[in-house]
Amino acid sequence: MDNSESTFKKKVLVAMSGGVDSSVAALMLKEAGYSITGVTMCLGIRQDEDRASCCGGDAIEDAKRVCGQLEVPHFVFDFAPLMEERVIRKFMEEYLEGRTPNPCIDCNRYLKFDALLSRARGMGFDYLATGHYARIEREDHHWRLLKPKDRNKDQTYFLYPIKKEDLPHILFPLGDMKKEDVRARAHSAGLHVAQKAESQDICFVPQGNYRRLFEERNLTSLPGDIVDLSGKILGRHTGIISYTIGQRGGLGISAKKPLYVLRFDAAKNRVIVGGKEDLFAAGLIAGDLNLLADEFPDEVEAKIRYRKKPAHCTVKKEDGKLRVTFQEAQESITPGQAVVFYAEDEVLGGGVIDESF
RNA sequence: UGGGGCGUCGUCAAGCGGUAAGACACAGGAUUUUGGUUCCUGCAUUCGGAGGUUCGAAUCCUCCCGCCCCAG
Repeated sequence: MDNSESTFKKKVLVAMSGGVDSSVAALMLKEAGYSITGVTMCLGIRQDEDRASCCGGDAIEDAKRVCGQLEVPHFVFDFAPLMEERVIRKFMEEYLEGRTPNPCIDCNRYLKFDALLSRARGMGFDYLATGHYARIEREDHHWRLLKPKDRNKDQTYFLYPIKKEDLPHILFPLGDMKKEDVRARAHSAGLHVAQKAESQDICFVPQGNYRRLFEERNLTSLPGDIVDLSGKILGRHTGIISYTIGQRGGLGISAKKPLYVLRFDAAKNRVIVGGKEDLFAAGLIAGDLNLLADEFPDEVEAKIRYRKKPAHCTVKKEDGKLRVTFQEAQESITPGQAVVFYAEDEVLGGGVIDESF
């Protein structure tokens, strides 16, 4: 991190979830001499015990306590209506259309790096900081979003929706740290969140069962047939929302080889299944783009899901969309999920997968 | 009711006298700031039922029950 005096007294709003990462992010900035203020977004989510949450109720208490230890102010912003509108509702609409949403990306896109960021700017803060593992670097007048030092925790896949013009106003203090360093740092600073578990599962879904959300809102997904590629009926599904492409479990069909969800036939309310070999596709079309780089090299790398090695591909622009062709066929390309482009460490941008081909 | 065949885990299926493989499904766990994938573990004291032969049977014999096929 830049430790020069130019950072002195710069005002930073730190988005704090109550977890180790954002707590240490705040700690690092404080020690670097920034004037920091913590903020936790209240997302209107019920808190279940034993659930590590990125945004729930006692998350606020944990964040407040850390801010107390750091002797910095802490605010809570009510983002519940926005969360409901832009993340949760979209999440359900996507599933009902046979797509697989990525709510964590939408949370970054609409809440953290849009609403929260502009609010921070409006309040006179120079920067918004989060505990994400990613780096932002300046090169002349060009700002780049980069993979973090800890490749194992690389979260850039979730960050591609950040607008290019916002990069100069965002700080990722953990970009050069390893996860174990972060925990050690939290421990030595006496932060009570040092041993807190990694967040997992969708924060607004109780007990990992997102189907309950649909029930609570009286949204139904009708049962239908499960068929193979030839159209032969193999079984019944409980509603299209319970499946995603590449899914193996939950089909309840006994066959010679394991069966995977290949795609959906929305018109017939069918789930089409086949062998693992049928899961591979040569490319995809992506829309809803956010490009961070002005130019794409001829050949780039793309990630079609979190925690997967980027794959070599070529990208062509086609009326507002990108046509991505992979060097090697990719498994389980899933509409609704993000595709994020890289050139070495740099995030070039990304989009939402419309279809595979 | 003349002849033939078959009944082993939820499903498919090895075993053919020596003390129940495997696959799929399912369950639990690990991994993970989405979903899924993947990995690990578990999963028939029992072989349609009842007797009998044998040191010992799912495997041999008898009867019964239930399916399937070919003849009428």
